[in-house]
Amino acid sequence: MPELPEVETTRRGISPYLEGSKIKKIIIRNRSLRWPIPSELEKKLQNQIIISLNRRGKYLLLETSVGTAIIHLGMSGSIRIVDNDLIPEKHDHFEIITSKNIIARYNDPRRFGCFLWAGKKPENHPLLINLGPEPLDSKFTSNYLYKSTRGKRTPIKQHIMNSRNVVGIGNIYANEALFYAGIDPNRIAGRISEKRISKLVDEIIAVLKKAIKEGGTTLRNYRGGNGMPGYFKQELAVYERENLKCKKCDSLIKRRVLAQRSTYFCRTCQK
DNA sequence: ATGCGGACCTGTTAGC
DNA sequence: TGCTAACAGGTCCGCA
Repeated sequence: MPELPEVETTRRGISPYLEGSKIKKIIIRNRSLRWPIPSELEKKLQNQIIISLNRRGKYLLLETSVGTAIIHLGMSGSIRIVDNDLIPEKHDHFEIITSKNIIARYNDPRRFGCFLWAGKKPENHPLLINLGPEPLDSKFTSNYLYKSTRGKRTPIKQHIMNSRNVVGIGNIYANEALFYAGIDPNRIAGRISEKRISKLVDEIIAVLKKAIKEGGTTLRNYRGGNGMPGYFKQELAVYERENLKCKKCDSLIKRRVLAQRSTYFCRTCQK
């Protein structure tokens, strides 16, 4: 479900309800996410004021004065603000209830997500410490990405999907950005010119910004924090468009598996 | 040091 | 209509 734009949409949707609020209670119905939810987590967070809800890559950071909890939506997770009388469903694994009885409910059918404690220095948590720059941060420049590719023999698509190089770019937007940059996803990262890498950086930033503006991409059942679907799907140029016409040149979009992920591209437009 | 395949799960859809 | 297989937005980990 979520890549950076979807996580950011979720964050923006729920943070007005959470920031500055006091956590009255946390209810955990199923601890077995990707890693078990720590047994003390709800106790640690109880009665704490939520200072902020931030994002690092695809991780949501729930900051309180005693420390920060990490939430990840995995492949199929979502968080929604729900009405008090809405009965929890099968995959509603935990929820945060504020002193004003606002309920932020976490749902994740595949349970690839997580809810963990990161203490007072979340940036040092093992899940966060090796993360590369944020793509929408000024540190993510063409010079940076160019240098990161030198000597690398991996395909460029894998390179930009590797969170050590840059965070938040998942399968949808990797495909999309490479299409707009005119780069074959399979091209060896270390053999792409600085000029083309620069174009890629511009397109990554553009596609992420646009997707955030549209409220994320809704495939299957994704919903943002306010329960609304995203509207970016209709903009997708290549993702899930196998055998459909390329939007630039009319040849047919190809699908190929690269590093176990579906990869969509136009043979004519991407070299 | 880097790169890969496997693993963790459930749900939906395409194909027979 | 029903069964089976393939596939799905992520990413850590162990092994080569």
